[in-house]
Amino acid sequence: MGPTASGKTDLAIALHERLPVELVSVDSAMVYRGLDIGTAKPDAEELARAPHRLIDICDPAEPYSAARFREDALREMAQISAAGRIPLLVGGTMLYFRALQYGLSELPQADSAVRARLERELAVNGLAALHQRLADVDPVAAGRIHPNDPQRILRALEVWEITGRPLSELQAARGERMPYRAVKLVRSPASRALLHERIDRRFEAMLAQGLVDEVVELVERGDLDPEMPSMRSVGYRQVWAWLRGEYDRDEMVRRGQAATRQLAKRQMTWLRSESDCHWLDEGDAPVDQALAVVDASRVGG
RNA sequence: GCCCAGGUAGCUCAGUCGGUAGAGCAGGGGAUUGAAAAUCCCCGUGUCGGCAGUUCGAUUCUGUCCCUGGGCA
Repeated sequence: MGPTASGKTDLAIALHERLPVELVSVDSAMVYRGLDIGTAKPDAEELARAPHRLIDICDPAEPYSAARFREDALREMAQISAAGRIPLLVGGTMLYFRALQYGLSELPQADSAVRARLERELAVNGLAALHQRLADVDPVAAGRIHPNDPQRILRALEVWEITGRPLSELQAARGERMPYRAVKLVRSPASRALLHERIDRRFEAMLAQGLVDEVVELVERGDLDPEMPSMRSVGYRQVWAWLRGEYDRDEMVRRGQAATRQLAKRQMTWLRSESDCHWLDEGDAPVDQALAVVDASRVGG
């Protein structure tokens, strides 16, 4: 685990060469086909050397989800284990790590028709009215969800409309934990300043590698929308807005870099609250550090 | 060289009819259950360009100097 631009992919590939592991990506953006440069997806050569599962498994027009991830990851992990190998999960989507480890409550999946109706209601009546409606049917959830948080208010109402039961009640029954023991390694930067520097440089490098062409190609498909989860990804969103003329190129670069820094910050918040992690120092030998941790946590010799 | 307009938070700017100042962005902290690279919450002391003058009190008025942009020579 680790924030964006911390060197997770390189470390995972190196570990693949030293341990009997198979890689499973834990990344909500790398799942999308055609989002390559902007997601810092490993390239063809790296993938040939160290195959990553759960990359390129979803069309950008389709929403992926934490629940799908959990299901997909457990399936891949079972396959890997059955083959006598060890799953090595690598990525920075911390909600997915949580969902995988601790499970998800039994909730209905997103329903685009219900969502569209709620969106319309939001446009007509405003967010306060929706939050009030939630307070009427599910005061517990309404108390937990901030009145300014449209995504969660809509989701809670969606669950209510589909099941007729309050979200908070369904969530009270926690999901199942995963049937594996985890050795958690965190690859983190030595300092925030250093991470920021690396992020800024990497965004420029992505542009030099053709990020804009990649976005143009996606836009030219004609069936994608800026509101889709895939197109809201860091970088893609800013480049598309620039292509639409919302701001100039310098501004696009600044915003893309800032969005990446903010993503890294949120990832760090998750990581700090993750229990039982082995934090690898940003040293010259992350592989050796990782191997030492793995060695020390081996069960029964 | 002269004339204008500016110099206030890391950036872009607002403001104080004289009582030491606040927005957006950036940044920091946090939340996070089928959109999560998402969505949302909280956090604002900075020689108000320098020096001098007027004043009980100047970032605010006056003078002067410095810097930036534009115009005229």
